Amino acid sequence: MKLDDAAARLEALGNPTRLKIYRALVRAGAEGLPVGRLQAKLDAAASTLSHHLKSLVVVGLVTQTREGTTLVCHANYDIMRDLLGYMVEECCAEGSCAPVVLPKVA
Amino acid sequence: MKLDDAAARLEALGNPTRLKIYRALVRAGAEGLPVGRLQAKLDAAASTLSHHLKSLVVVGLVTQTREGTTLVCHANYDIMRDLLGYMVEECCAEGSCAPVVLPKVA
DNA sequence: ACGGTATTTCTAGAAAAATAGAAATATAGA
DNA sequence: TCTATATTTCTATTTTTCTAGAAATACCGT
Repeated sequence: MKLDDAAARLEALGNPTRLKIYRALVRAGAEGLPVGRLQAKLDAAASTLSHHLKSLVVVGLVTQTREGTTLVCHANYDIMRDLLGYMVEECCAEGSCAPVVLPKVA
Repeated sequence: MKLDDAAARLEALGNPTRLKIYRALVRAGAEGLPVGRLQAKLDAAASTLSHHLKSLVVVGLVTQTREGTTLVCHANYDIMRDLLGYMVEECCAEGSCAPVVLPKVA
């Protein structure tokens, strides 16, 4: 991942509303969440939410699949993994950020 | 770490100039880098750089120590580790982002 | 084709960020 | 104290982001 891409993705996540969106999508798991559900959950205007979602989609962190009249959103783990990988590689001294190695929760 | 803090830190890193600053500080290691060196390296106006540095200092990602007339900047690994930890915990499905476990470079 | 639900795009205003020149501050040394 | 160097703060301008209402579009069922 190039620095500019990483910065764009970090910026996309660097807004409370968008970070909440992303977190909600991760928690929703593989089935994802319809835009409408997100809207209810976050209590934002539809147009505002759509705007934020677009930011996340543009940088690849979120994907959308249409199911009839509803748009279902999914967290894109591949991009997130690459982003975290970038941060660990480029922005950590060896060992200093290693504790990230703790995702062995399950 | 609270969501708002994580978002603020991600936003701080979510700008190409600031991400370059942070990366340069990581690469500089324990001795850090004076503001002037950063300025030369990034080729930005002094006031602009100072402004960006402040953003990073405010969210705790960078610390500064004065050495005579020069201000030396350091990456704060603790905050970065916590931030990465937050992202792995809150924004990853178990396993999906695990490959972050690769920092065993050295 | 029509009606309804879901979502986006358009539009616009307010707030915040980025940029950088000029002036101010801090520190060290003569 | 005066000078020089390093850096920040002040100020202003331009650009971008955030917000959300209103209108438009997409899709489905009848």
